[in-house]
Parts: sequence; structure tokens; C-alpha cells
Amino acid sequence: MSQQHIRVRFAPSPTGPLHLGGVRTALYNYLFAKKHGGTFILRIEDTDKKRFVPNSESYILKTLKWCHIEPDEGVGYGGPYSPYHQSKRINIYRYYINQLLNNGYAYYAFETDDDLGIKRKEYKNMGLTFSYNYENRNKLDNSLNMTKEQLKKKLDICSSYVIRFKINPGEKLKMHDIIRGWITIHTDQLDDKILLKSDGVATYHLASTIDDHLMKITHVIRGEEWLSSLALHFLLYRSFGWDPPNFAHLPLILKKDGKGKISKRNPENFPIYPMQWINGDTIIPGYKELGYFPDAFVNMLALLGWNPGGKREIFSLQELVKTFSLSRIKKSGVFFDIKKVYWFNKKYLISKKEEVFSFMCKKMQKNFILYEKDYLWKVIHLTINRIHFIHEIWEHSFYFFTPPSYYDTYFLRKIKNNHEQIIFKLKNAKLSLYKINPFTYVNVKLFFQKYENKCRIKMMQLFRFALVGNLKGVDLFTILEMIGKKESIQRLDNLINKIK
RNA sequence: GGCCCAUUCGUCUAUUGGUUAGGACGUCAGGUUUUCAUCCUGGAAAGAGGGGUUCGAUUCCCCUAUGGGCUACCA
Repeated sequence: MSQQHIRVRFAPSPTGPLHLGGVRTALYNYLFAKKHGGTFILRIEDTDKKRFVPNSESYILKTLKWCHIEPDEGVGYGGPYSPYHQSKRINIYRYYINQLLNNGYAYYAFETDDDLGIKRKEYKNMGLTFSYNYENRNKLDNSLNMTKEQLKKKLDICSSYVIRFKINPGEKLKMHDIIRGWITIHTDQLDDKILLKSDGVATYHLASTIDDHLMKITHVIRGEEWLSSLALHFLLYRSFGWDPPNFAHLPLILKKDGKGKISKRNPENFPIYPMQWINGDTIIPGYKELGYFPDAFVNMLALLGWNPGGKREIFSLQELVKTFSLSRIKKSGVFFDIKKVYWFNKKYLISKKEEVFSFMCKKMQKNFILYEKDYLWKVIHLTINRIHFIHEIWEHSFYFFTPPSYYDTYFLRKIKNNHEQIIFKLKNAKLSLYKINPFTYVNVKLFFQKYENKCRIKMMQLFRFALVGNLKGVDLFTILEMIGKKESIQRLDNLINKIK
């Protein structure tokens, strides 16, 4: 296994935006490929015309790019096994299905979807489950029950048919999964799955089996929802006389509220899209738009169902590649915790001060604020641990550059009720402030220490309110020293005018 | 219903026969911060249940329960 060139594929269908689970599947494929110096391939499984959603493909491409898990080969990247859209490979599937037909592994079936729907209902009413399988196929309208001539005639009149895979009972299949070990399934339980739909397009089972073989995929890493189809896929490989690839079925990401796996259809109480998705008039923001860093997002995703064994949790993509292994993937489904991503983002944020700096620079330019680099750096160091996202930095640091344009209404009302006394205090304080020379942290601190305990706290509260607009923020003496005497007095005046 | 897969603190997880069952997020309490946040310290918090196997089971086996997947001319 270690000798061969590893080739893995991420094969989403363009039925909408990729969600968390899809991105994680792509990530694990990417990690596994990179770890072994292999090739990561993107194949688009667009065999379902009905569910096709425009823009999904570009969304998938953009998302992988944003996450820095770009394919080496496939849709958007080219490669020796093109085309990588299944819709463009229909003739290939037809060629191979003929092989199956000729060898007796597949047969024509003429029931329509509606016919079968009725049949299922009938069975259900009797307390049974209808299955198109070895028990029933002899009673149904298919080529198994016809002579060659009859079939020919039927095909001449009836243009609508499907091709089913003939599964023989009585065999116990033992299949290996890298994550789960050996899995046993009896062929009696399988039904004759449709391989070619009446619109002439192959189903997932056929298309992916053929493509995985033709594209020389060595490891199929996909969600656990495929585990039940594993036997079918094994049988398909065997019918073609091909060696199956290795399989690894990933645990599903489960919904926290309600039941089931996460899906595009049922929105969660946390964002499930990596990037924004525009659906008509509604825009659903993704992690990117919400301010999450791709590396924090990817780091969190990697640890959802897998971990390298130690106590460390922060890993760069390169470190993930280095430590990744399929054998350490968990078997059980996982619940997603938005608070943990929030924490991850903060961890990444404090290591991205340069990005915060350039964000602030742009903000300043936009607001026509002049600043000095050193001053800005100091502000960032003072405020960065108060935020989780870059875009939050301004609301926590504006007062170092510009007076508050808004005062906390609750406290404002409180001091307005007592404004004469407050104004008196502020005016007195202003006079004292003039005399502080130089206007340094230490001297400002000394000034406040002249007040008695109770008074001092109230005074500091007032000052903070005048400077910041509310009762939260960086150490008061630091703010005073940084914005300087003139600006400080100006802001006291502002407040006095406000409450007059 | 049938089949398949799973089951360690609320959540993500470590521990692959012998541990006071460890960490992280969250949570609670205390401390630092003359505010808030950060930070520091500490606490509460888990092997689904029942049988085996074994000197000894979270770890191996069986049953039950629970959760999940599949059961489409969807992937």
C-alpha cells in the first residue's frame, strides 16, 4: 500500500453549497493525499439532472480554495483522466454497462417509477416491504423473463427502461473498511439496484465505480451514509473483474437539535456553510463572512472525528498533513460545537496581529484618521485579547483615535438625573488635569489617588464614560496617557455639554 | 419494519486488560485587573444497562437499550 501512488477523490454533487460535512470529507481526502505524497482529485458527480443547482460547482471550487485544500487534478484543474464531470462521461458508462449486460450481471427492467411506487404501497398495506430483488424479479417486467426476441421487440416499442444490477442470494460478503474493520453483509438483503436510469444516465453506484477504477483511485474516503452501499460496490467491482480500492467511511456530523445528520435542507442553529450562499433573495452567510479564519475553521473541522492522539489542538494545515492518519478517525458520529470554533478563532486571531494591523490601517484611511504606526501597534496589543474576530477590533479601540459618538444610554440617564453635581465635579477635575505635567500614566494615576476611595471610583467611572462612551475598556490611565491631555479635556467637555 | 454501523464528562476527545479514567471547549467558584475583557488558580462533570471471559475489564464476547445510516430512476 505504501508503495503505490495514492490517489483519492472528493466527489460532491452540484446540488447546492458544500456544508461542514462535505468540507471535512474533502479535508480528510486532502490530508491523506498530501501525507503520502499522493494526488487529490475533484470529480463532480452531476448525474442527477433534477437536483442540479446552478453555481454549486463554482461554490465548491471557491470553498476549497478558501480552505487551502485545493485539488491537484480534476474539475477546474485538468488532468490525464478528464473529463471529470460525470455528465460528460455518459458514453463511458454505456460502454461498461454493455459489458455487464453481455455477461449476465445486469438486465433491463421496464417498470416505471410510478409502477414501483404503487407496488411498494401495496406491499406496505400488507405489512411487507417491496424489494426489487431475487425474490421478486422473476414476477416482474424485465429482460430476465423474456427471450431474446421478446426483449428486442420490447425495446423497439418501449423506449423507457432502466438497467438493474442482478444480485444473487446466498453469499456472505466480508468487506474491509479502514476505519471500521470487517463488515459482513448477506447478498440476500441486497436489491437489484438501478445502474442506468431511464434518462440514459448512470446512477452514482455505477458511475463512481467506473470512474474510481478508470481514474486509478486507491482510497475511497467518503461519508458513512455510503456504508450500506459498500456491498453493492464490491459486487460491481467483482463483476467488472476489477480490484476494489480501499474504503474508509467517515463518521457523520450529527445535528445537535432534532435528529439526523446535518444537511443543506435543515438549517442548524449554527452556520453550516463555509462561505456565503446566495439563494434568490436570501443570503446565507458562511464562516468566512462571519469572520472566521480558514485555518481556524479547517483546524476545528480536522479535529471533528479525528485527532492525532496528544493533547495539542492547534495545528496548521502542514502540521495536520504531517500527523494525519485514517486509522485514528473515530467510528461514532459527532456533534458540532460552535463555541469551540469561536475559541479556535480567537486562538488564531492572537497570532495574526499583522492582519489586525492592516485591517485597522484600512479602517483609519476610510475614516480619515491620521495615526502613527507605533501608536496603532500599541492599541492593537492593548485590545486584541478582547475580541474573537478581526472586525470586532474597531469597536474595542476606536476611542484611542476618535471621541465616542455614542454614550451608553443607561448610564447617561443616570448621570443626567444628577447633572449639576456631576458637571461641577467634571469642571473641577478639568482644572486639575490642566496642571498635570507631564501628562503621563504615573502622574495621571497620582491625580486620581488624591481622591478618597469611593470618590475615586466614581470619578474614574465618569472619566471612562467621557473618554469611551461606556463603562468598559482598557485601563483608564493608559487611555488618558495615550490620547493626551488636550483630547482628554475635550472629551470631558463633550460630556458636560451632553448632560447640561 | 428489515439490514448495517456506533455508544468515555453537556460537547470534542485521550486511555487499545491493571490510570486517583487525562486534556480541551463550555460551565461554576476564587484571585489579578481601581471598569470590562484577558490572564491565573480551583471545582463540578463520563465509561448506556445487564450478562459473560479474566486474578483483573472503559478496553474482549453476547444480549438489551439508545443514537445514526441505508432501505429512491438522490448523491
